[in-house]
Amino acid sequence: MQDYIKGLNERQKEAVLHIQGPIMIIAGAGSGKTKVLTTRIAHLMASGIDAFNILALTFTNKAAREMKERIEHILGGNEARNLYIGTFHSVFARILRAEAHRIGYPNNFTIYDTDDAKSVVKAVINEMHLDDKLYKPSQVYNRISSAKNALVSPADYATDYYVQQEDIRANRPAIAKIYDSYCKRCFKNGAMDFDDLLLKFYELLKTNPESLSKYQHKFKFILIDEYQDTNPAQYEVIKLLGAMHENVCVVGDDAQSIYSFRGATIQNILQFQKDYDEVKVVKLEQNYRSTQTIINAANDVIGKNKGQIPKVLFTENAEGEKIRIVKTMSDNEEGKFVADSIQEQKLRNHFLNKDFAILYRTNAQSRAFEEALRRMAIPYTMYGGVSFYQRKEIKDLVAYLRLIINSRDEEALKRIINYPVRGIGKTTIDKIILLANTHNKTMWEILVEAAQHGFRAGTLEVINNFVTMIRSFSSMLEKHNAYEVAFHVGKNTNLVRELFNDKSTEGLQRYENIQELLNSIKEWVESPDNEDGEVVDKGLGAYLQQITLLTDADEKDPDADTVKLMTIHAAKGLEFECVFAAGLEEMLFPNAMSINTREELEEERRLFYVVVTRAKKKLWVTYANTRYKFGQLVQNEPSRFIEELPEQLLDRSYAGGGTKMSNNFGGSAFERMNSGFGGGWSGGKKAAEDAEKRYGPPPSKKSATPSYLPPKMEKKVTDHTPTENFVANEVTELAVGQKVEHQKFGFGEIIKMEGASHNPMAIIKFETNGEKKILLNYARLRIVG
DNA sequence: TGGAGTATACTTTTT
DNA sequence: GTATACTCCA
Repeated sequence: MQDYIKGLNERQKEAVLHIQGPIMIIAGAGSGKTKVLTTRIAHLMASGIDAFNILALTFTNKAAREMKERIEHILGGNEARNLYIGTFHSVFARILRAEAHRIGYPNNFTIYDTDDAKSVVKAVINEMHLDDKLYKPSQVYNRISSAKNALVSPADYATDYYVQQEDIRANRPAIAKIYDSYCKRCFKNGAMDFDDLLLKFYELLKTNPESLSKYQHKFKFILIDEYQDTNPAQYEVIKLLGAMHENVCVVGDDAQSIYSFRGATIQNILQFQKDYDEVKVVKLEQNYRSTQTIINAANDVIGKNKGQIPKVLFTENAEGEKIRIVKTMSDNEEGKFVADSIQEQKLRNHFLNKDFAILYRTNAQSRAFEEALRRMAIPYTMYGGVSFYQRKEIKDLVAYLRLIINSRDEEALKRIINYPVRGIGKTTIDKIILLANTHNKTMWEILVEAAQHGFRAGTLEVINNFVTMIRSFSSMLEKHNAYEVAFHVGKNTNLVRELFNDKSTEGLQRYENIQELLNSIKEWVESPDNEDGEVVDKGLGAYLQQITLLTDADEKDPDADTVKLMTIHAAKGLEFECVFAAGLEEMLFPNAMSINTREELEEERRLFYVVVTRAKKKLWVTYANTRYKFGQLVQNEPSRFIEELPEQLLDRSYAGGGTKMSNNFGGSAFERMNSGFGGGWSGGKKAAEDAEKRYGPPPSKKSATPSYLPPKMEKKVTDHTPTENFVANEVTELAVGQKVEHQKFGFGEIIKMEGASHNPMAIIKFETNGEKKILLNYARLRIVG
């Protein structure tokens, strides 16, 4: 028997060794799902199946990368590079680049990211003269996206009684029309949004028997990761692709289905067994990740859900520590408690920063943790921010590149037609759009034939110059690689110089980002990897396609020794020694938006199940008594999910039994926790000093980015510890010229007061943080002296 | 045309 | 509270 089989348990072996015919693997959390998938692929190859005939689809680039690496590790050599492993979106996009012409799209189609897509929706709404208060672009876009994911065409959408009733009730009956126009507009622009990558691929297979047959023959073995997260579009594609050989292997866990709001449906798991005559079903129920305590708690939690495939997770791991339930007085206290606990665990149990994760329901919760971690000089990485490629200056340069690849790309054109400023103002642009719409041409075509459209002489000249410039860039494409073109564009548009001349901190950062972009294009061009063994496309088009499909998580090093902060959604598939599940409060988690139906609540519960099962050794569940939500202080009840945990597995000694104990909580949570440890450790302040010795001083605006800060932290605030007994003065007492103290920004002087009386503001020049505009209704200021 | 001043939004969102 | 988007005026 091959070596790679030896490390598997019986169920896992079954899953790996079953080669022919459909198989569904129900893989509980931490049951070695990735191991099974990768070993299975290795086994297929060892059994003589050509790597070119294997397709493996994941949801994230990260998962795809990890899978590839692990297979390479098992097999050695470089056979694995011929495998088709990637995300649904990237694999389909790659195929569509070869086949798009068959469904009327240009092969060099642009991929619109969510921002581009919303911008198109907005343009459509404006052109239809609809009220954009009622038709909010992002809401309309979400609706369109849901329709696409459910394979509901504009025509279906318009005629579906139930859907129409919904829109009419929401007073937005025109969405069907917007949807239709949106699709037509994207088509005209030669662009596909993320959903289109799935949808158009489906269309291709559905309407082109040759294409279908080609890819059915190519992909003789298909494997799908995270099957519970697939939507109807993905489901249909898999069904079509797999119809010929029926060698489809899906791996999923219904208990971890947390993306129904993106169109995912557990139905796909249930349906799978009906789609084929004989489906082998394997359940992986042994957990190798967590302690018994954590597994028992997780089982109890998920047991409260009605709809699920029966299974019980078990583990042979040690019993482990009890789950700590921690109540804090406020969101900031919660942050402080977590940061203190991390510091303490590191010192007592020799954990590394990267052993910790702070997981929360919403991104807005990250602030308190960031502040607390920074104060303690604990390095961290926050996920869920904007991708590098979403930054304004990056998108600007990329827009030029997009336009020269695909002149129909209107979003790109609009973005840069007057940036850097060249005298094509709003009036002119509106006129171009109008002309384009009335003549049914693209904006670019109007520009090219501008002479016929009666522009003023001066305007005509700048338009012609613009057209000439873009054309000169396009002509470079044949003989130059992506880097050479991008460099040339940056230089000749004056875009780089513009940023270079901006000497503000932000301007400097932007300039550096552009340099980084150019470097990364260069790297990409020079990298030798030849995925799929096909001819490597180092052209600009391939590059653009690739970067649109990257997220901020792809830019971060998961192995960096930093504490990880992310939403629970983002944490699915990951594991950590120590996990802080934060903000376990009613209305936050479960979220207020998701408690109206049983289905919604069950999804929230699955989310809780996911966060619990991320922990290997230690789990904290924290909640705050009060929390700022949208600038308002609100009281919170502890989450119902806490009560659903079996009491005997909990340690509530950190929680305080209510207000009585919390009155004694004078110091930081850290001091409270450590009062019983018998000396040696005297409190949070000392911890901070200690950390300072180890990591250097806390970040300040003047210093260069300290190495422990994540690279993307642009906003640096010098931390200020408020004076003891800080008492804020009344807003009415404040006046220009006064010296004041702000709890976060420190000491400063009021230079100016402004704003309406109901919303007064003060411009304050701070000693360490520069000038800031402070909203007095929210900020608390103490008059000094 | 661009900057300041005002309005608005904020659940998750793998791509 | 904060980040971003829009509007309006100079």
